[in-house]
Amino acid sequence: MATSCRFAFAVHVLAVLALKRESGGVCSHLLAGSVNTNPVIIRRLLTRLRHAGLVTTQKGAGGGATLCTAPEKIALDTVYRAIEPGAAFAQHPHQPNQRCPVGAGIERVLTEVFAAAQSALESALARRTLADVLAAMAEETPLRRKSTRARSRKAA
Amino acid sequence: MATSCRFAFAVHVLAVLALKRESGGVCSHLLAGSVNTNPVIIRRLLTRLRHAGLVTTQKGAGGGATLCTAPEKIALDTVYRAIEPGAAFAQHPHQPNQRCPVGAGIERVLTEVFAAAQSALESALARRTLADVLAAMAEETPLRRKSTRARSRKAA
DNA sequence: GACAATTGTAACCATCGAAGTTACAGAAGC
DNA sequence: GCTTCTGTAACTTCGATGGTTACAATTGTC
Repeated sequence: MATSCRFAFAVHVLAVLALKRESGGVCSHLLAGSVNTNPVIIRRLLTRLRHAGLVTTQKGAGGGATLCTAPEKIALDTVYRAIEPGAAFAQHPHQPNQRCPVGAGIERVLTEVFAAAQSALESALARRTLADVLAAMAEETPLRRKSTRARSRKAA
Repeated sequence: MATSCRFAFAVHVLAVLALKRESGGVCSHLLAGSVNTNPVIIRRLLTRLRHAGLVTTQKGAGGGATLCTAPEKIALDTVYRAIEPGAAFAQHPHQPNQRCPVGAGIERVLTEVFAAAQSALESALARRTLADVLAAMAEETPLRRKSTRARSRKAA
Protein backbone atom coordinates (compact mmCIF):
# COMPACT_ATOMS: atom_id res chain seq x y z
CA MET A 1 0.00 0.00 0.00
CA ALA A 2 -0.63 3.08 -0.59
CA THR A 3 -0.23 6.02 -2.81
CA SER A 4 -2.30 9.02 -1.92
CA CYS A 5 -5.54 9.51 -3.77
CA ARG A 6 -4.02 12.49 -5.54
CA PHE A 7 -3.25 10.45 -8.61
CA ALA A 8 -6.87 9.38 -8.91
CA PHE A 9 -7.93 12.99 -8.42
CA ALA A 10 -5.50 14.16 -11.08
CA VAL A 11 -6.72 11.75 -13.72
CA HIS A 12 -10.27 12.70 -12.85
CA VAL A 13 -9.54 16.40 -13.21
CA LEU A 14 -7.70 15.95 -16.47
CA ALA A 15 -10.58 13.90 -17.84
CA VAL A 16 -13.03 16.68 -17.05
CA LEU A 17 -10.73 19.25 -18.62
CA ALA A 18 -10.46 17.08 -21.71
CA LEU A 19 -14.23 16.91 -22.05
CA LYS A 20 -14.57 20.65 -21.51
CA ARG A 21 -11.84 21.48 -23.94
CA GLU A 22 -12.73 24.26 -26.38
CA SER A 23 -15.15 25.69 -23.85
CA GLY A 24 -12.68 27.86 -21.98
CA GLY A 25 -11.26 27.55 -18.49
CA VAL A 26 -12.86 25.34 -15.87
CA CYS A 27 -12.87 26.72 -12.35
CA SER A 28 -11.66 24.78 -9.33
CA HIS A 29 -15.11 24.96 -7.78
CA LEU A 30 -16.66 23.01 -10.62
CA LEU A 31 -13.85 20.45 -10.64
CA ALA A 32 -14.18 20.04 -6.90
CA GLY A 33 -17.87 19.36 -7.37
CA SER A 34 -17.15 16.52 -9.74
CA VAL A 35 -14.37 14.99 -7.66
CA ASN A 36 -16.34 15.61 -4.47
CA THR A 37 -13.71 17.44 -2.54
CA ASN A 38 -12.63 20.95 -1.66
CA PRO A 39 -11.58 23.50 -4.31
CA VAL A 40 -8.27 24.06 -2.55
CA ILE A 41 -7.38 20.41 -3.00
CA ILE A 42 -8.02 20.87 -6.70
CA ARG A 43 -5.95 24.03 -6.89
CA ARG A 44 -3.03 22.32 -5.21
CA LEU A 45 -3.29 19.56 -7.77
CA LEU A 46 -3.51 22.03 -10.61
CA THR A 47 -0.35 23.71 -9.42
CA ARG A 48 1.54 20.46 -9.86
CA LEU A 49 -0.06 19.76 -13.20
CA ARG A 50 0.83 23.24 -14.32
CA HIS A 51 4.46 22.77 -13.34
CA ALA A 52 4.44 19.60 -15.42
CA GLY A 53 3.15 21.57 -18.36
CA LEU A 54 -0.11 19.67 -18.61
CA VAL A 55 -2.49 22.51 -17.90
CA THR A 56 -2.58 26.26 -17.82
CA THR A 57 -4.53 28.25 -15.31
CA GLN A 58 -5.83 31.76 -15.41
CA LYS A 59 -6.78 34.00 -12.55
CA GLY A 60 -9.72 36.30 -12.38
CA ALA A 61 -13.31 36.21 -13.47
CA GLY A 62 -13.88 33.73 -16.23
CA GLY A 63 -10.54 32.13 -15.48
CA GLY A 64 -9.84 28.53 -14.57
CA ALA A 65 -7.83 25.61 -15.85
CA THR A 66 -7.36 24.43 -19.41
CA LEU A 67 -5.71 21.36 -20.83
CA CYS A 68 -2.52 22.23 -22.70
CA THR A 69 -2.12 19.12 -24.77
CA ALA A 70 -4.30 16.73 -26.70
CA PRO A 71 -5.55 13.84 -24.53
CA GLU A 72 -3.88 11.39 -26.92
CA LYS A 73 -0.54 12.94 -26.06
CA ILE A 74 -0.90 12.68 -22.29
CA ALA A 75 0.36 9.35 -21.00
CA LEU A 76 -0.56 8.43 -17.45
CA ASP A 77 3.03 8.01 -16.31
CA THR A 78 3.54 11.70 -16.96
CA VAL A 79 0.61 12.44 -14.71
CA TYR A 80 1.91 10.05 -12.10
CA ARG A 81 5.33 11.66 -11.98
CA ALA A 82 3.81 15.12 -11.89
CA ILE A 83 1.68 14.20 -8.90
CA GLU A 84 3.73 11.71 -6.94
CA PRO A 85 7.32 12.78 -6.95
CA GLY A 86 9.83 10.59 -5.21
CA ALA A 87 10.21 6.87 -4.80
CA ALA A 88 7.28 4.56 -4.38
CA PHE A 89 9.16 2.23 -2.04
CA ALA A 90 10.52 3.14 1.35
CA GLN A 91 13.94 2.09 2.55
CA HIS A 92 15.07 1.44 6.10
CA PRO A 93 14.22 4.44 8.28
CA HIS A 94 17.41 3.94 10.30
CA GLN A 95 20.67 2.75 8.80
CA PRO A 96 20.94 -1.00 9.24
CA ASN A 97 23.78 -2.52 11.19
CA GLN A 98 26.85 -2.15 9.00
CA ARG A 99 28.69 -4.84 10.89
CA CYS A 100 26.20 -7.42 9.66
CA PRO A 101 26.95 -8.57 6.11
CA VAL A 102 23.29 -8.21 5.21
CA GLY A 103 22.92 -4.86 6.89
CA ALA A 104 25.95 -3.55 5.06
CA GLY A 105 24.75 -4.45 1.59
CA ILE A 106 20.98 -4.60 1.64
CA GLU A 107 20.24 -0.95 0.97
CA ARG A 108 22.18 -0.83 -2.25
CA VAL A 109 20.55 -4.01 -3.52
CA LEU A 110 17.07 -2.87 -2.53
CA THR A 111 17.59 0.46 -4.23
CA GLU A 112 18.16 -1.41 -7.45
CA VAL A 113 15.19 -3.73 -6.94
CA PHE A 114 12.91 -0.84 -6.09
CA ALA A 115 14.03 1.09 -9.13
CA ALA A 116 13.22 -1.85 -11.38
CA ALA A 117 9.78 -2.25 -9.83
CA GLN A 118 8.97 1.43 -10.08
CA SER A 119 10.13 1.52 -13.65
CA ALA A 120 7.81 -1.37 -14.47
CA LEU A 121 4.96 0.44 -12.78
CA GLU A 122 5.55 3.60 -14.76
CA SER A 123 5.87 1.69 -18.00
CA ALA A 124 2.48 0.15 -17.40
CA LEU A 125 1.02 3.60 -16.85
CA ALA A 126 2.81 4.89 -19.93
CA ARG A 127 0.86 2.43 -22.01
CA ARG A 128 -2.35 4.38 -21.36
CA THR A 129 -3.20 7.89 -22.33
CA LEU A 130 -5.84 10.26 -21.10
CA ALA A 131 -7.67 9.57 -24.36
CA ASP A 132 -7.76 5.87 -23.48
CA VAL A 133 -9.32 6.75 -20.16
CA LEU A 134 -11.99 8.83 -21.88
CA ALA A 135 -12.68 6.08 -24.36
CA ALA A 136 -12.99 3.47 -21.62
CA MET A 137 -15.43 5.68 -19.78
CA ALA A 138 -17.55 6.31 -22.84
CA GLU A 139 -17.61 2.63 -23.62
CA GLU A 140 -19.43 1.27 -20.68
CA THR A 141 -20.79 4.12 -18.63
CA PRO A 142 -24.45 3.28 -18.22
CA LEU A 143 -25.97 5.95 -20.44
CA ARG A 144 -28.56 8.23 -19.04
CA ARG A 145 -31.77 6.66 -20.26
CA LYS A 146 -33.96 9.22 -21.85
CA SER A 147 -36.92 6.98 -22.55
CA THR A 148 -38.67 4.06 -20.92
CA ARG A 149 -38.34 2.20 -24.16
CA ALA A 150 -34.59 2.26 -23.90
CA ARG A 151 -34.77 0.89 -20.39
CA SER A 152 -37.16 -1.90 -21.28
CA ARG A 153 -35.11 -2.77 -24.34
CA LYS A 154 -32.11 -3.21 -22.13
CA ALA A 155 -34.08 -5.26 -19.65
CA ALA A 156 -35.37 -7.58 -22.34
CA MET B 1 4.81 7.55 -2.90
CA ALA B 2 5.02 5.43 -0.50
CA THR B 3 4.94 1.92 0.70
CA SER B 4 5.87 1.35 4.29
CA CYS B 5 9.39 0.23 4.99
CA ARG B 6 8.06 -3.18 6.00
CA PHE B 7 8.89 -4.62 2.64
CA ALA B 8 12.51 -3.53 2.96
CA PHE B 9 12.57 -4.99 6.47
CA ALA B 10 11.09 -8.25 5.24
CA VAL B 11 13.66 -8.76 2.51
CA HIS B 12 16.38 -7.91 4.99
CA VAL B 13 15.11 -10.43 7.51
CA LEU B 14 14.72 -13.15 4.92
CA ALA B 15 18.24 -12.50 3.68
CA VAL B 16 19.61 -12.97 7.17
CA LEU B 17 17.60 -16.12 7.64
CA ALA B 18 18.91 -17.42 4.33
CA LEU B 19 22.49 -16.86 5.42
CA LYS B 20 21.87 -18.46 8.80
CA ARG B 21 20.10 -21.42 7.33
CA GLU B 22 21.23 -24.77 8.71
CA SER B 23 22.25 -23.11 11.93
CA GLY B 24 18.87 -23.34 13.66
CA GLY B 25 16.37 -20.64 14.55
CA VAL B 26 17.32 -16.98 14.60
CA CYS B 27 15.78 -14.95 17.39
CA SER B 28 13.96 -11.66 16.84
CA HIS B 29 16.48 -9.86 18.98
CA LEU B 30 19.31 -10.71 16.64
CA LEU B 31 17.29 -9.84 13.56
CA ALA B 32 16.31 -6.54 15.12
CA GLY B 33 19.96 -5.81 15.70
CA SER B 34 20.76 -6.24 12.05
CA VAL B 35 17.76 -4.25 10.80
CA ASN B 36 18.26 -1.66 13.53
CA THR B 37 14.77 -1.68 14.95
CA ASN B 38 12.78 -3.18 17.78
CA PRO B 39 12.30 -6.94 18.19
CA VAL B 40 8.54 -6.50 18.25
CA ILE B 41 8.62 -4.98 14.79
CA ILE B 42 10.46 -8.07 13.63
CA ARG B 43 8.02 -10.42 15.31
CA ARG B 44 5.09 -8.66 13.66
CA LEU B 45 6.83 -9.10 10.33
CA LEU B 46 7.57 -12.74 11.04
CA THR B 47 3.91 -13.35 11.80
CA ARG B 48 3.02 -12.25 8.29
CA LEU B 49 5.84 -14.20 6.72
CA ARG B 50 4.74 -17.24 8.66
CA HIS B 51 1.17 -16.90 7.41
CA ALA B 52 2.57 -16.76 3.89
CA GLY B 53 4.42 -20.00 4.53
CA LEU B 54 7.85 -18.47 4.10
CA VAL B 55 9.20 -19.04 7.58
CA THR B 56 8.50 -21.08 10.66
CA THR B 57 8.95 -19.82 14.16
CA GLN B 58 9.46 -21.64 17.40
CA LYS B 59 8.83 -20.42 20.89
CA GLY B 60 10.95 -21.02 23.91
CA ALA B 61 14.65 -21.16 24.63
CA GLY B 62 16.66 -21.85 21.52
CA GLY B 63 13.69 -20.97 19.39
CA GLY B 64 13.43 -18.35 16.68
CA ALA B 65 12.68 -18.11 12.99
CA THR B 66 13.79 -20.38 10.19
CA LEU B 67 13.44 -20.09 6.46
CA CYS B 68 11.04 -22.71 5.09
CA THR B 69 12.04 -22.67 1.47
CA ALA B 70 15.21 -22.43 -0.56
CA PRO B 71 16.14 -18.82 -1.38
CA GLU B 72 15.98 -19.64 -5.09
CA LYS B 73 12.32 -20.50 -4.67
CA ILE B 74 11.31 -17.28 -2.96
CA ALA B 75 10.37 -14.60 -5.47
CA LEU B 76 10.09 -11.08 -4.18
CA ASP B 77 6.49 -10.62 -5.30
CA THR B 78 5.54 -13.35 -2.83
CA VAL B 79 7.22 -11.40 -0.09
CA TYR B 80 5.56 -8.20 -1.25
CA ARG B 81 2.10 -9.70 -1.16
CA ALA B 82 2.75 -11.28 2.21
CA ILE B 83 3.78 -7.96 3.68
CA GLU B 84 1.70 -5.37 1.88
CA PRO B 85 -1.78 -6.69 1.42
CA GLY B 86 -4.27 -4.57 -0.44
CA ALA B 87 -4.00 -2.25 -3.39
CA ALA B 88 -1.01 -0.03 -4.03
CA PHE B 89 -3.13 2.79 -5.46
CA ALA B 90 -5.79 4.72 -3.62
CA GLN B 91 -9.13 5.57 -5.15
CA HIS B 92 -11.34 8.55 -4.38
CA PRO B 93 -11.96 8.75 -0.63
CA HIS B 94 -15.50 10.01 -1.23
CA GLN B 95 -17.69 8.86 -4.06
CA PRO B 96 -17.34 11.28 -6.97
CA ASN B 97 -20.36 13.14 -8.30
CA GLN B 98 -22.42 10.56 -10.16
CA ARG B 99 -24.25 13.24 -12.09
CA CYS B 100 -21.04 14.21 -13.83
CA PRO B 101 -20.18 11.89 -16.70
CA VAL B 102 -16.59 11.69 -15.51
CA GLY B 103 -17.52 11.20 -11.88
CA ALA B 104 -19.88 8.41 -12.83
CA GLY B 105 -17.32 6.39 -14.77
CA ILE B 106 -13.89 7.24 -13.48
CA GLU B 107 -13.70 4.79 -10.62
CA ARG B 108 -14.31 1.77 -12.79
CA VAL B 109 -11.72 2.89 -15.31
CA LEU B 110 -9.16 3.70 -12.66
CA THR B 111 -9.66 0.35 -11.00
CA GLU B 112 -8.62 -1.27 -14.23
CA VAL B 113 -5.65 1.05 -14.76
CA PHE B 114 -4.46 0.54 -11.20
CA ALA B 115 -4.76 -3.22 -11.51
CA ALA B 116 -2.59 -3.18 -14.62
CA ALA B 117 0.04 -1.04 -12.94
CA GLN B 118 0.12 -3.15 -9.82
CA SER B 119 0.36 -6.28 -11.86
CA ALA B 120 3.36 -4.83 -13.70
CA LEU B 121 4.95 -3.93 -10.39
CA GLU B 122 4.50 -7.42 -9.01
CA SER B 123 5.80 -8.99 -12.20
CA ALA B 124 8.97 -6.97 -11.90
CA LEU B 125 9.39 -8.18 -8.33
CA ALA B 126 8.64 -11.72 -9.42
CA ARG B 127 11.69 -11.62 -11.67
CA ARG B 128 13.97 -11.55 -8.62
CA THR B 129 14.39 -14.15 -5.97
CA LEU B 130 15.86 -13.99 -2.51
CA ALA B 131 18.85 -15.84 -3.95
CA ASP B 132 19.35 -13.02 -6.45
CA VAL B 133 19.37 -10.55 -3.59
CA LEU B 134 22.01 -12.58 -1.77
CA ALA B 135 24.09 -12.86 -4.91
CA ALA B 136 23.88 -9.14 -5.58
CA MET B 137 24.98 -8.43 -2.04
CA ALA B 138 27.92 -10.81 -2.24
CA GLU B 139 28.96 -9.35 -5.54
CA GLU B 140 29.78 -5.84 -4.62
CA THR B 141 29.70 -5.52 -0.89
CA PRO B 142 33.04 -3.94 -0.17
CA LEU B 143 34.83 -6.97 1.23
CA ARG B 144 36.52 -6.68 4.51
CA ARG B 145 40.10 -6.18 3.39
CA LYS B 146 42.38 -8.56 5.08
CA SER B 147 45.62 -7.25 3.60
CA THR B 148 47.08 -3.97 2.45
CA ARG B 149 48.03 -5.61 -0.82
CA ALA B 150 44.40 -6.16 -1.74
CA ARG B 151 43.61 -2.53 -1.09
CA SER B 152 46.53 -1.22 -3.14
CA ARG B 153 45.72 -3.57 -5.98
CA LYS B 154 42.21 -2.17 -6.10
CA ALA B 155 43.48 1.40 -5.97
CA ALA B 156 45.93 0.78 -8.80
C1' DG C 1 10.40 -28.33 39.02
C1' DA C 2 12.74 -23.88 38.70
C1' DC C 3 14.76 -20.93 35.52
C1' DA C 4 16.04 -18.63 31.41
C1' DA C 5 15.08 -17.65 26.67
C1' DT C 6 11.74 -16.59 23.23
C1' DT C 7 7.43 -15.95 20.77
C1' DG C 8 2.86 -13.73 20.21
C1' DT C 9 0.03 -9.89 21.32
C1' DA C 10 -2.11 -6.13 23.43
C1' DA C 11 -1.83 -1.43 24.65
C1' DC C 12 0.03 2.74 24.16
C1' DC C 13 2.87 6.82 22.34
C1' DA C 14 4.94 9.78 18.87
C1' DT C 15 5.32 11.10 14.38
C1' DC C 16 4.22 11.94 9.79
C1' DG C 17 1.63 12.67 5.72
C1' DA C 18 -2.67 13.65 3.62
C1' DA C 19 -7.25 15.43 3.08
C1' DG C 20 -9.93 18.94 4.25
C1' DT C 21 -11.11 23.74 5.76
C1' DT C 22 -10.85 28.78 6.40
C1' DA C 23 -8.93 32.92 5.16
C1' DC C 24 -6.99 36.28 2.40
C1' DA C 25 -4.04 38.76 -0.98
C1' DG C 26 -3.71 39.46 -5.81
C1' DA C 27 -5.16 39.14 -10.67
C1' DA C 28 -8.53 39.85 -14.28
C1' DG C 29 -12.89 40.49 -16.65
C1' DC C 30 -17.17 43.21 -16.56
C1' DG D 1 -15.24 49.20 -8.47
C1' DC D 2 -17.38 44.83 -8.01
C1' DT D 3 -17.25 40.11 -8.79
C1' DT D 4 -14.93 35.96 -9.91
C1' DC D 5 -11.15 33.53 -9.86
C1' DT D 6 -6.28 31.59 -8.50
C1' DG D 7 -2.39 30.79 -5.32
C1' DT D 8 -0.98 30.00 -0.75
C1' DA D 9 -0.55 29.98 4.09
C1' DA D 10 -2.21 28.25 8.34
C1' DC D 11 -4.67 25.14 10.81
C1' DT D 12 -7.38 20.85 12.10
C1' DT D 13 -8.37 16.08 11.81
C1' DC D 14 -7.49 11.51 10.86
C1' DG D 15 -5.27 7.24 9.84
C1' DA D 16 -1.15 4.58 9.29
C1' DT D 17 3.21 3.32 10.95
C1' DG D 18 7.35 2.69 13.58
C1' DG D 19 8.56 2.22 18.07
C1' DT D 20 8.12 0.88 23.09
C1' DT D 21 6.68 -1.57 27.27
C1' DA D 22 4.55 -5.28 29.30
C1' DC D 23 3.09 -9.80 29.97
C1' DA D 24 1.13 -14.51 29.28
C1' DA D 25 2.43 -18.77 27.20
C1' DT D 26 5.86 -22.01 25.54
C1' DT D 27 10.01 -24.68 25.58
C1' DG D 28 14.70 -26.23 26.39
C1' DT D 29 18.23 -26.79 30.19
C1' DC D 30 19.88 -27.58 34.63
